[in-house]
Amino acid sequence: MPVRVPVLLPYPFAGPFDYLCPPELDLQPGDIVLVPLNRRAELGVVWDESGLPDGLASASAPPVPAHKLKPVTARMDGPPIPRTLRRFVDWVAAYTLSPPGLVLAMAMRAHSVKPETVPVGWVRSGSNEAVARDTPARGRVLAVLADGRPRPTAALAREAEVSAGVIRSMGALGLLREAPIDQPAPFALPDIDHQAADLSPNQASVADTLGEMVRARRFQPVLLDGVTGSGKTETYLEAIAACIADGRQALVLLPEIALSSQWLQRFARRFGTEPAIWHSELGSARRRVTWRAVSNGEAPVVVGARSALFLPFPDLGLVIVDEEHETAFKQEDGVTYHARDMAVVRARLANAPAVLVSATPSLETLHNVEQGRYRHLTLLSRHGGARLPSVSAIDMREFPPERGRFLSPRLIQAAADTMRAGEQAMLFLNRRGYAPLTLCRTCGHRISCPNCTAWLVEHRARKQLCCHHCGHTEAVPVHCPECQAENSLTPIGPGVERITEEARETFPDARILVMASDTLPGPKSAAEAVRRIADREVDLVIGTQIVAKGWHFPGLTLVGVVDADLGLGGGDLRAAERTVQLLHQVAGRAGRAQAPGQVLLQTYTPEHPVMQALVANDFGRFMQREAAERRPGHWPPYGRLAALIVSADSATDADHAANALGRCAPRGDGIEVLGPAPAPLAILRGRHRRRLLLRTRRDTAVQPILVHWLHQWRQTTPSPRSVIVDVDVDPISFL
DNA sequence: AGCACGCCGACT
DNA sequence: GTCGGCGTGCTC
Repeated sequence: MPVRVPVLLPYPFAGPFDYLCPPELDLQPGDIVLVPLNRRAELGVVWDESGLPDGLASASAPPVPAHKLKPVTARMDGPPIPRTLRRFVDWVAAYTLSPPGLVLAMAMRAHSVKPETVPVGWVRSGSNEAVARDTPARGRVLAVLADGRPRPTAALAREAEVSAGVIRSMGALGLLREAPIDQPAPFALPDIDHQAADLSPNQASVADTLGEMVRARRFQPVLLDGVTGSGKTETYLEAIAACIADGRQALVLLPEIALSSQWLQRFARRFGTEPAIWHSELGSARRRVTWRAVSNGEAPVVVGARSALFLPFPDLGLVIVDEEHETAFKQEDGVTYHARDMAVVRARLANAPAVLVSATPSLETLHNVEQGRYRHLTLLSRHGGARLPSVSAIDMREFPPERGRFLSPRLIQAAADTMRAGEQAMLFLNRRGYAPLTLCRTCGHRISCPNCTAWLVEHRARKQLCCHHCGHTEAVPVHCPECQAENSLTPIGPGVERITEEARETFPDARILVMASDTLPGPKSAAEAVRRIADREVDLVIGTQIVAKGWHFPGLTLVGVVDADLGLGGGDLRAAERTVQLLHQVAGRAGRAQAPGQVLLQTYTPEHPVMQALVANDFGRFMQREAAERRPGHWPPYGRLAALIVSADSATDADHAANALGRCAPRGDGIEVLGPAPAPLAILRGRHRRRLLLRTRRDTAVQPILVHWLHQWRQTTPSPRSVIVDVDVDPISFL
């Protein structure tokens, strides 16, 4: 009876494929293997039973007939994929309704079929000393190698002052042999005593608690909150120190690792070395080295973007999610998962604490605290004597800007005063480009994207109109595309470019720096911009949401929010919550050192609870209000949501499929289906989109319902070719 | 995801 | 008469 071994391949198949295990291989679950697939060679991982509850486990297909089985080609060198990562892959696949192979692919991105090239060098083979010394050249080679350290051919030739040919011939004669060159460990062990933390009593007590949780080696989710500047990072660095001292690995997730130069500096200041870094823009060589180091346990601390969750930690002892409220943790393409929630699962599977960190925790996390599922640790005050900035609203109805302008006289005055006092000011507007809409004054035509239901955004510096959804660009037209009127197209509304133009005219002497994702394309340029601000080479910073990241700008004392109402429209479930979080984060950039900070919110609705919460700095009451609005309708976190997005080449195909899905929608106590309805982005990249939303009570799992629903739909509806149904469990975006 | 097989337009 | 377009189907 030949032995079958299940191998999970990094492709969107329903489950693992069976292969024959050659007896000499003795394969174990987790082994990385080379297997034949459709006359190609592919890497896969020997899999095992998922152990998931029936509701989540994928339906097992009938076994493939024995004559189709092919044998495993080889086992790759290196440590196996740890069991905790295998179970995590299964869990994420089941939760998100994704093929497990696609989830595995995220864990295998660093791998290629060709084996790792181990650098080799020459050493003395020990035999025939006498023969070897017969020429001076050979003698010099042996003398150089007397210390036993292997050297590559080129280096050895240079050191011994011989040609490479001499070395090759000595190799052929057996006077030298090749030996692997020991690579230094790519990541130094952080020195937990490098610079002892200077913590307040409150911080020290929280750090002690976190340290105890790490040493307990038990799963325990915990919310660590505290106002911006209260020293949350310094505090959790002590938990990392405890984890390193305990000999286990720590993982820190940041929402945008590419924008975290200052975080890395703080880490280096505390531990004397930089941690391993993981994000999607990492080069392939670096990526391979890091993956291998994590796998070998040689990377004690990894800081990364959400994909770092899928690294093969053999001994994960701590997971930290900084800025846990950030929506950047939700991956929207490919496997749709929320890294904050999956981080908690990862920690549970590793028997490790999970620390969620935020000044403005999400309602989901606050609810988990309230229910007793998460512990709660709070830092009470700003560290080092800095006071919280004072926040006030500018009622734009009362103090409107000049015609065609966007800055209120009050904000202009405050910025001028700030800069005159030698301090720095910041203007925040979460919108790239010059103007979000181009309108024809003659016929009222609005220039929109040919592929999407969206307006084109003018980028004046690039002389282009751009779609921020599909990347379509076109030159700014001279004539209206609709009525051909000349010089009739007008930009409507501001983006950061337009605010910059206005600021240059208003403050002609100010040194202005613009921070937006398109003006700071990479981590290096972002780090340089941050350095220039910190070094006071800039008077006025104008930026989109990247200025909201956890930067520390000691000279910044004024933050002006150009359009505080932006983001409140659109009927998004979390619009208000997100706006409070974002604006609170932006506000936190002001007054982080001794000088007090001031924050001005330009708004047409100063009475709105969002503005009231920011002005009163009463985040808790605002969240209670949010909770009260969501609870009765079983909206998250008091219920569960899953979105089905139906897309097709034509509107009729999309409608037919969506209507058919609507007809076989699940029914039952506490189950509700909303839609189908055209998605807000009804056309995206040329595809017509419809949405259905499944809402259940919190005690009802959505996955079995979704699996059954999609199964029913496929059974009853002959699916047109172009139709795709994407599932988004726990949706964040409602576009 | 790849990579084949499979039927309809412009070329040596 | 072929080369090749990408539609659909399979991979243990």
